[in-house]
Amino acid sequence: MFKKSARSLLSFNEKVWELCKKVPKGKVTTYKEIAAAMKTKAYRAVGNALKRNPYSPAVPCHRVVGSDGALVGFARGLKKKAEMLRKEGIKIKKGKIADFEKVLYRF
DNA sequence: TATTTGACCAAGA
DNA sequence: ATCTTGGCCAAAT
Repeated sequence: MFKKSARSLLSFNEKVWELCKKVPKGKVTTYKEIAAAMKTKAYRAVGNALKRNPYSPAVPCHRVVGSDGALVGFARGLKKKAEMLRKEGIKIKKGKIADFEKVLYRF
């Protein structure tokens, strides 16, 4: 058997990025959902990971929003994030996702 | 190794 | 509805 490594080869952050890439265009996800998908409650750490986002263009981090569908935090500015999402077919209303439930992607 | 930091969240005033 | 507080977890320093 293998050693006592019950821990995945991927770092927590890497998992986050992988999940982000899974989100299809035209859909969004939340920090909480990502954390839940990883069987953890570290939604905060998720945000931290995305903030660093070493793979800036490779990972569509703009598709990740707050649990309320609010556009929380974006390194390039929330304004930009809103436009990018709108471009993908997601409607933004007053800094929040319109029809949040509809565009929310679940793993 | 210990402390600080966050792109969060839910509940309270 | 807005603001504050406490809790939560992993990564970075």
